[in-house]
Amino acid sequence: MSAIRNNSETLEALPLRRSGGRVTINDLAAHLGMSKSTVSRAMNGYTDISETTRKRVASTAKKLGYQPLSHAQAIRTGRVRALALVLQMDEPDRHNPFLQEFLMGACETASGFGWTLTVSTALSDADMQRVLERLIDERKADGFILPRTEVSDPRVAMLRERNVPHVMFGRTEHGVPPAQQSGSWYDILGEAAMCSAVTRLAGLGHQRIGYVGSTENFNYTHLRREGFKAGLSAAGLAFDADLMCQGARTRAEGADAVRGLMALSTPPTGIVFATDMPALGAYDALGDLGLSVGQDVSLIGYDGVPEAEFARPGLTTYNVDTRRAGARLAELLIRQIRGEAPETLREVSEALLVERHSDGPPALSSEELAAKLEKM
Amino acid sequence: MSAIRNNSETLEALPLRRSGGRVTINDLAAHLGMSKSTVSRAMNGYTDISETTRKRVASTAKKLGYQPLSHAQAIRTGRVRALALVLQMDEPDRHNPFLQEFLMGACETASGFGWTLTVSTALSDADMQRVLERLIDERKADGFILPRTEVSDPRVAMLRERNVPHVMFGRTEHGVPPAQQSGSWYDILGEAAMCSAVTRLAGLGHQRIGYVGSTENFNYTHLRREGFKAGLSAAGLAFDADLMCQGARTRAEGADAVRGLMALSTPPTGIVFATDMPALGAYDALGDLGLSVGQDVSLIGYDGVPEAEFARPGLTTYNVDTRRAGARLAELLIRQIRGEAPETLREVSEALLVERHSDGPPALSSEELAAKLEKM
DNA sequence: CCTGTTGCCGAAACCGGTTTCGGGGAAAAT
DNA sequence: ATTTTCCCCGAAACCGGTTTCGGCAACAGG
Repeated sequence: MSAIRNNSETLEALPLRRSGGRVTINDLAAHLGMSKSTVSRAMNGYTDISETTRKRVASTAKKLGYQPLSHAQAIRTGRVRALALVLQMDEPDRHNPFLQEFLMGACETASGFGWTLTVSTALSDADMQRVLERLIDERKADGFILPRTEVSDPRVAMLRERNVPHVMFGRTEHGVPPAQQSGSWYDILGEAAMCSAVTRLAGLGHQRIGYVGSTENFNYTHLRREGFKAGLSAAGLAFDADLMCQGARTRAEGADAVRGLMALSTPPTGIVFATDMPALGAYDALGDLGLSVGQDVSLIGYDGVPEAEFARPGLTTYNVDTRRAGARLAELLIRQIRGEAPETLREVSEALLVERHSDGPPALSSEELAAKLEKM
Repeated sequence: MSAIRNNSETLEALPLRRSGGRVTINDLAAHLGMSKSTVSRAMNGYTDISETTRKRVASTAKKLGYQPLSHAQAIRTGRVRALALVLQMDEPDRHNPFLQEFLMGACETASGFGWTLTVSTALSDADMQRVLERLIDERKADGFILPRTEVSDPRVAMLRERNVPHVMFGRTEHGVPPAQQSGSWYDILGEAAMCSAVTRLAGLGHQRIGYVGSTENFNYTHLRREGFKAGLSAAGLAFDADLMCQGARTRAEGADAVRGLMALSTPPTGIVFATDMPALGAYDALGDLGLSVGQDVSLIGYDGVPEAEFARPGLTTYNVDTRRAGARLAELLIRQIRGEAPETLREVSEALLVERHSDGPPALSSEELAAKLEKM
């Protein structure tokens, strides 16, 4: 009996019916001298397989290089071992410098689990829904990674309703306590960064600190604004609605916002930005006004875009580890697909301060700054 | 007979055995009152199906929203209707601003054909081969899009040997006449842009024009350098090896190269760059030397990175339509997978000049420039 | 010694498609 | 009228897996 086993295992000349050079489960079963159902169950952890045969199957599978085809499995199981990422392309960020790192992180961990990543793109909200539906209907993926969450996110609503696994990069439903929410997410604590930025400026001696936020639809906009306010409280500074700008995503919008702030009778000597691009726009506006970044006006950004390093002076900002985000999201999603409860799959991380030279002690008080601006 | 047909077609209460809500080929066949083999052949253009039944099948399929599952087809046909893109992540461009647009183009046309795109990442050349092998072995894609081709590209060699369809973004095997090559590609005529850049500078009055090229491994490096030389000939300017720099990909490397050029006894008054990032580095170097971009020294880049627009003065450069590249490559690949010969699937396109203010008539002659540099 | 469990595995059905093969019926040829 | 041919289509095998079901041993209990 055991002789036969050994014989069949070492026999090289078995006529492996080859399917394009691949070893199939039939080949493996024939080679082992057992039925393919046993092989299948052995590989999938069924309890009615003895430990010894399980090991034999595993080792022989490895030796022959057998790996089941995910799409052959999918026809029965309905699962294709693939994650999907659908990118929405709107104008303000047609160029996303972080995409490559994000993909890297997601792909690496996905392929570590034996999964793959399929990406798709959408042009609008409506298109996004269509693309998601199509991917679901055609079973192209077992779950979705949703970047850039909105406060009230139609993608999340649809996927939740259809009961399709998904993870979000960023929280959602701002205002609802997390305990009452139902999704899983990975997010960076932008609010903590905003708070830290304010206390940093206050520590440098700034008394009037401005804020340039993003558009209201995104969830992070609200969190970061609150983080900014929390920073004011922590620093013992008064809140002034005049110092708050909203809805700036591009360089040009950032420049406009800063021009508005500088036109105040008591302009801010330091400005915190919810994102980097508007902060880079501030360089343009301040340059036009004859003000120096880091001296007359201090700037602190958030994101860590590559341009921040090369601006002059370099922009002090909070770097986001996008690669890690992709990696964590992929793992959370796979675990969710494997059955873990979404509510238990939530993770946050902190952005990392990168000190450069766009911030420093205020050279002038707010009143002196106003006077200087008056003269020009 | 026809009454039965009509009856069965309009009958709503047929117990469609549902597979997760999807309409399967069995449902469709039952609904039509014919066998599933007929339905299958009708949908796949077999000639032994009458035109009338083909139309009935097609229209009913559309009405019921039937679409075959690609992975169910794949188990028999071996094709999954998916394209693969494997990104190599090396340091110099961890941030690729064009990736999003490229993906957009590829995804859009792929999904227009009913295909999808799976992306993967590799950390090194060796890793790249492993990733490709895995995707091939596990039948995750029917063909590959290879970005950033090298002169002697190991990916191409492997895929060609294994007879796997692939298209290249960029040509390869520099020096071998296209007629003797065997792959398919889409490429931008960077050499034409380089040539145009030189004649443009010459037209503005520049006599000594420098060149900053990229690393030798890439195929485009050689083409663009030759394009530059062709431009010199066309403008009737002499070739001077001292004015040629190589191997610059980053901002810092570009700055170094320009510092070298400016240290020449007769420095160039205009410089052409194979890529934008080194050109942006030139701003730093020239700034440090007290020279003004666009006056003392003219610069022309290539790529159209977003930073080019925001540099001061704006960088004159050649924009590449990356989205179109992705779109064309996806189509070429699908056609190749469907059987068209690779040699017939080649396309080129031209980069588009974007005139900004980094170039102009030389304020000083080369000698005067050298004198000015001497004094500092 | 007989009966119930229990552990372990093979046979067969199944998933949703594709493809081969053979045959029925109508039109064309004899 | 019979035979041949051609046009269509259905039955069944097949692709590479998973899952259900039933049964054979070995072992425990009576």
